[in-house]
Amino acid sequence: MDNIHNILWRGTSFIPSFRIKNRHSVGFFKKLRVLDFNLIDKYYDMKSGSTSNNIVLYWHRTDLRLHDSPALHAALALKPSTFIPVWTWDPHYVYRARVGPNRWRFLFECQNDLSKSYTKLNSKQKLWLVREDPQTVLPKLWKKWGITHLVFEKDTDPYARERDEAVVRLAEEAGIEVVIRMGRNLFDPDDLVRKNGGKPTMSMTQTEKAAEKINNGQPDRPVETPKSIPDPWEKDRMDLSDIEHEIADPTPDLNAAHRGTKDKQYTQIMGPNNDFSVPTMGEIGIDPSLATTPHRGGESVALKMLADYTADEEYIGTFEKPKTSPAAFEPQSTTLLSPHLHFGSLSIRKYWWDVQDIMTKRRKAKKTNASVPVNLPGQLLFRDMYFAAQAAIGAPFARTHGNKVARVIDWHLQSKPLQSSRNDEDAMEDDDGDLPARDYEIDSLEAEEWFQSWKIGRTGFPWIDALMRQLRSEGWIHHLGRHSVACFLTRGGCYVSWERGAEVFEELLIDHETASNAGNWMWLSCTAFFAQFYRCYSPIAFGKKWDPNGDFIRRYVPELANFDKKFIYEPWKAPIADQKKWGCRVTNDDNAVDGTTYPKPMFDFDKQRQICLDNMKRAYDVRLHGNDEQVLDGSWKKLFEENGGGEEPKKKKQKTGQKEEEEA
DNA sequence: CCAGACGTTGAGCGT
DNA sequence: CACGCTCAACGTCTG
Repeated sequence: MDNIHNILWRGTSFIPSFRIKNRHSVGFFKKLRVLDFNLIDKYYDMKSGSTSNNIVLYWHRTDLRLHDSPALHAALALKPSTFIPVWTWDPHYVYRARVGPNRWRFLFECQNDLSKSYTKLNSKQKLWLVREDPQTVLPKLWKKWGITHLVFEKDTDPYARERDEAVVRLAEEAGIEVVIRMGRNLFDPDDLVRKNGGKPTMSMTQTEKAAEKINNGQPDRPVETPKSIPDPWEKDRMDLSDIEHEIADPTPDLNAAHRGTKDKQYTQIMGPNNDFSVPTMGEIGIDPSLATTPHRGGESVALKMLADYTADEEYIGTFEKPKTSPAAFEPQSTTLLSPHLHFGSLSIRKYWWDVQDIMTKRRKAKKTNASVPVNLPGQLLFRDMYFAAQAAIGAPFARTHGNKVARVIDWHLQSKPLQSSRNDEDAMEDDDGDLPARDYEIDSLEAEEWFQSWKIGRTGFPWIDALMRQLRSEGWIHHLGRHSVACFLTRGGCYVSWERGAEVFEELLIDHETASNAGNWMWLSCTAFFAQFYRCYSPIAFGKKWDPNGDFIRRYVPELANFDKKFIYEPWKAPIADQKKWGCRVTNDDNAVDGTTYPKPMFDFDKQRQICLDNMKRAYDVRLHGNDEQVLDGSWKKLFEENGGGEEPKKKKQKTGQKEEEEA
């Protein structure tokens, strides 16, 4: 990882050397704390004067905003004579990431909002969206537009690292200066890893300690929002008609199932109107009416939401995640800002500091505040923990195979092993984490049926089905709801691989983030981070605790809307006469989904829970991890058979001894 | 080295 | 309604 990090920074050689050293060791900048990068940019700006001939290409990716963007700030500090903010419509995201209609629309809203904000500051400006693979199109743009500097926000996702490393190399070859700034997290994930002894951050204790070593646990203060934006080139030079356009290869298309009409997104490099516009749902071949989420994208939406929340200081100061209800809707009990953090339409540092300033004020006024990690800043730090864990592990973080922190459990519906040719170390390093679409082993038809029913919200457990239907229609469910359905699919119900669930979340969540998604699925399935598998969410009792009347179920499983609260979490227990009276029969005989029937529970939960518990106990006794040799060579299943037959499990101490021998 | 506390958010019972 | 105990028992951190 360090290697990649160095390559990323090597392209910044034009920057005075103090910029890439530890900021605390640097001359007169030593005493500066939170605003240092801001001031360094200003200092550099003064030295370079305002007569620069810098032609700057600003590459938007994880930062669909103008406020608090350290990278954008650095770009503008170059005093560009010409400034072009672009988005490259990357086929990797378009075809090789799972993205459902709701997230597509959220992205378009973020892009359009940003584009409008640019135009507001300079009528000649907008977000210039170019429809081609960044690795092929950027060199063409540098040439066509005479670019001298490429600036972008650092991205530590495995695919992004690989892509950015390639782009930086191309830039070096072309003599383009590259400036990279961290702005996606509270702390640079690579810094957190270094401060954690080079190891993945596996607990909040570790993460807090590592953060403490960076800046006493305080992220940088937000940088200022630009008040003006330089011009792009005149219209005729911006025009890319004379550029050879490579049309993206749409196979495999993981999102093909959503496309009802012809996919026209790559036909022209500047889009169908030759105006660099943001794609429409129609252009990507997806019916706009499939995007049913009420949650809206865009920086202006995000800033308004944050301002509204921070106006309620009592809410901010007393926020405790475990006390917020997963059954609340209209309004939900949490802030819904996570999708904005994902797309960068909200800066996480602005969020952190706006909240922290309120908490400091309350502390002085001797008002009670909740504390880390259940409070809001703690929640944001949680996100950094997952990013840093992913940064240390790379692509295998999103799966079990090759993932040293992932415990190996004999789930149903396991991913098929990666192609043997990709099992060597080089292939692992090239691996971008979510490619190719991995098929899975259907070892149990029953488990496959359970998985499919879970996916569409027809398990027969109303609490689970309500959550899964909310996820599908709105692209968001409360964190504890995610816990509930994830536990149910994996260790507390179906015993299906967490990777299957993570793929469904990847497609449906508008706030999907690989690090958080994989991290949370590993947490809930007791694969990593968390191990108390005997603490199990009940699909009946857990929802009831928050919502005894079942209003949440009535909203998202409307066929049960008239059921008495006595039966709404267990409708199969209602007498037939009542079922008829309430207009919905609980039966598997009739497949109609017209609202007059609701399925019976797909298994006896208590029985299934016990099976899961026994299996988890055995799997923990096997003590295998995703990077163990038996996992990489596929022989791991034998160990489960040996231990499954009532044989004495390996003793912990024995295993420790073995490890020491191996290392010696 | 070991014992005991702790860990973002369980369920079910009791006071 | 808030808290505390037990259920059976994980890995990690601390003193």
